[in-house]
Amino acid sequence: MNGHDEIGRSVREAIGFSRLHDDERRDGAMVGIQEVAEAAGVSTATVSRALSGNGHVSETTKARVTSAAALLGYVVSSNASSLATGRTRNIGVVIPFLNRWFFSSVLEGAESSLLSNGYDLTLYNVGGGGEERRSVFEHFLLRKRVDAVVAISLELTPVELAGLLALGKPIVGVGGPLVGVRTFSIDDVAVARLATEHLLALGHVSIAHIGGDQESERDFHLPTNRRVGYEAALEAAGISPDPSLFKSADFTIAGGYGAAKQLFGNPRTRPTAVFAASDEMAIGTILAARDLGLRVPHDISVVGIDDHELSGFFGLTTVAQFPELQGRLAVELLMDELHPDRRSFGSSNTPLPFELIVRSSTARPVAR
Amino acid sequence: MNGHDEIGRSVREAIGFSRLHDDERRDGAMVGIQEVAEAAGVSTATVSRALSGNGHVSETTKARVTSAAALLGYVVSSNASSLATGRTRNIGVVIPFLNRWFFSSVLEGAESSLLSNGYDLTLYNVGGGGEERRSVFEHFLLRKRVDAVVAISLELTPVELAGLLALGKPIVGVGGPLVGVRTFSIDDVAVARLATEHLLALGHVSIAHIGGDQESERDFHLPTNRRVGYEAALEAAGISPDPSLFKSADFTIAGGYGAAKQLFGNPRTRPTAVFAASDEMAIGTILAARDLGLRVPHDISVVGIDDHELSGFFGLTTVAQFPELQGRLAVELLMDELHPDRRSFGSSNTPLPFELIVRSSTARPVAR
DNA sequence: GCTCCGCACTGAACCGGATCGGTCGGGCAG
DNA sequence: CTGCCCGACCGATCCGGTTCAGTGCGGAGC
Repeated sequence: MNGHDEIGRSVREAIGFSRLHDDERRDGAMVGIQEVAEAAGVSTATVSRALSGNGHVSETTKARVTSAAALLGYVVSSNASSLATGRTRNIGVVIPFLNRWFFSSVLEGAESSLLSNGYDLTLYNVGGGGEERRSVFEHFLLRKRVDAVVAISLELTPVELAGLLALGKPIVGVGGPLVGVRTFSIDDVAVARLATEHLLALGHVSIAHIGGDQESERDFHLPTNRRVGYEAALEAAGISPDPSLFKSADFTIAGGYGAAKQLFGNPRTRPTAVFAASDEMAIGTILAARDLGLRVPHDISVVGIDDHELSGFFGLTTVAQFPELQGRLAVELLMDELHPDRRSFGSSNTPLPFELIVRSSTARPVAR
Repeated sequence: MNGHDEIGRSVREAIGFSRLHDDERRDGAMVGIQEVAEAAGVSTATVSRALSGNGHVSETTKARVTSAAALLGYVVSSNASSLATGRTRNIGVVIPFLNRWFFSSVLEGAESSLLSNGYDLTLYNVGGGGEERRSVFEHFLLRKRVDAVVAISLELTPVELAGLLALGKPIVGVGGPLVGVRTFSIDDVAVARLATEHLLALGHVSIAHIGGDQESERDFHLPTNRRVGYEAALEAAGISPDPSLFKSADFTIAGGYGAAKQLFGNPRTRPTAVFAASDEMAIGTILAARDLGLRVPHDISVVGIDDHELSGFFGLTTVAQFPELQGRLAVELLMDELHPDRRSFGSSNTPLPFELIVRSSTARPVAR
């Protein structure tokens, strides 16, 4: 009871004068541009220009309009506005997973950047099965509700891509190979080479690789690219890659753990270092090593890719990529495309950064 | 070049006849309800009713309209539709974190449920600072763009709540205590009691608790509630809670690790079991125990709450809550509220389920 | 003193559907 | 055969802004 009264009072204070008469829930009497125009003594056209900033309005009039709008608690109807202008100030983000570190981080970067640009973000998660996915591409994205689309680590079928392109709206991809679409992606080959070279420089010769499996290959080719970089580094060092030192897993800790146990099982062939294609698999590798009584980095050096939030905790040496930044850049690019006038900064062609972060999971191999 | 041609062909195939003339990018000639009406030889009113399913239209006419629409590639403008009806088929989700397991899982459940109901989901992440948060509440949510709002584990200030309520739109909360709003939340007290009772039943007497810190307390009171449940269980068993057996942490693995090390440091006072308020903290506890040479569950039993995706891997006994389900139920409730006619099923008042999942991190204590 | 110019503002035509009141025509009972 | 009723369909007005073609007015230039 008491709590309810408190809320009631706060409501009234927060809503202000205009709503005081709003007792009988007649919110049908929504305040529109008309009312504001009357209150300010101008036409609706002037109100529109005053509030949107397009066209010329004198300072004094603008002030009158602004205060009238504030007093009445006026908020433009984004629907009416979109209908009239053809722009929605809303962009669609299509993403295959929500609960994986990389994806949620990209999403976070994109969301925050959109927010500061005054845009809304409509989320389409196409992780679950083909039905959901079809539904998104055939119905949702076509509703003329978004000004642009960001596709995160998604390989689109020709039909899906065609539907998107037919919208005539900007599309930008992050981390996936989208033919015909501007895509942000780190140079997976270079990243993998860097990670491998770090191990080589420490003196390792027997370096295993835990990469992605078929499943993850389907949607983004990074597993292959990372393996290419790994092998390129080895070959550049005069080491020919040993196929038995490659294991595939599913990018999770558990997957990395399982793969690492296979690698470590035979003491005769056990590598002195492991390069895992993701930090989660690298952490699984560290845990597997511990469970087998191997010390990291004394017996086994481990390096990953990502700079996952857990990596610091596990002391994992890794090549950081910066997913929030990737999301942010994708949005910047879209903004440039949607507002050609205010080109923010020619960031569109800077390659995505990555950085080796050395922690305590890598060291020189001990002589056997 | 080759790739480009392939795409081009696919585009044409996917778009169908009507777009073949669309070479010169004149997508301004967007096909509207008018064109469909003419093509089908009926009025726009009939097209509207035929496609939306409201009102009576003969089967033959409906078929003609449908095929004409398909041929022309007609898609309703959701903006125009929203403007005319006042409904947007879009709901806003406000969430404090994207990259934490619980939150992304709730979001995933909500998204998938909304999708299958034909609704869009607009995402508002208010994790970053007060400025972002204010921006969301003062500008974005008020744009009349959403039919309803889902607030996930968010404690709203009176002003924020007032603003939301003033919209006159349904609001539902998940996992947070929102006065004046229908909220889904597991019974944290009961969950914590269950976890503690499991340890008691195994014979543990010295049971520590790692709970939330002030920081997390601010936004959702579960830390306190879980501690209450823990203490209630102890007292019911005739054990008076020992304040030195309580440590607070930040709900992460690293936080749990640090807190656990404190608990385990003194061998004289070391507990035989730990109840952590989240699985991540419980996993941190397991790792801390390992690092101190303690065996789980031989020396230390550990139980958490969540059934986090990593819990199976670590063999963690836990009380599962089902965040996707929570997201899904929140959406069902909203749907019931938005479409009073088709009450799906009276699920609105069923308490949220939770379930003890016993794995290998708990066992009887060894006699000292 | 008059024309010309440009600024500040207005009226009205859209944007693309939803829907209400109403017309039309055919089937059926009387 | 006539009148009535009901279902199928149509015209028109509306939703709430945006924007374009003006209108009026004061000041500068000649």
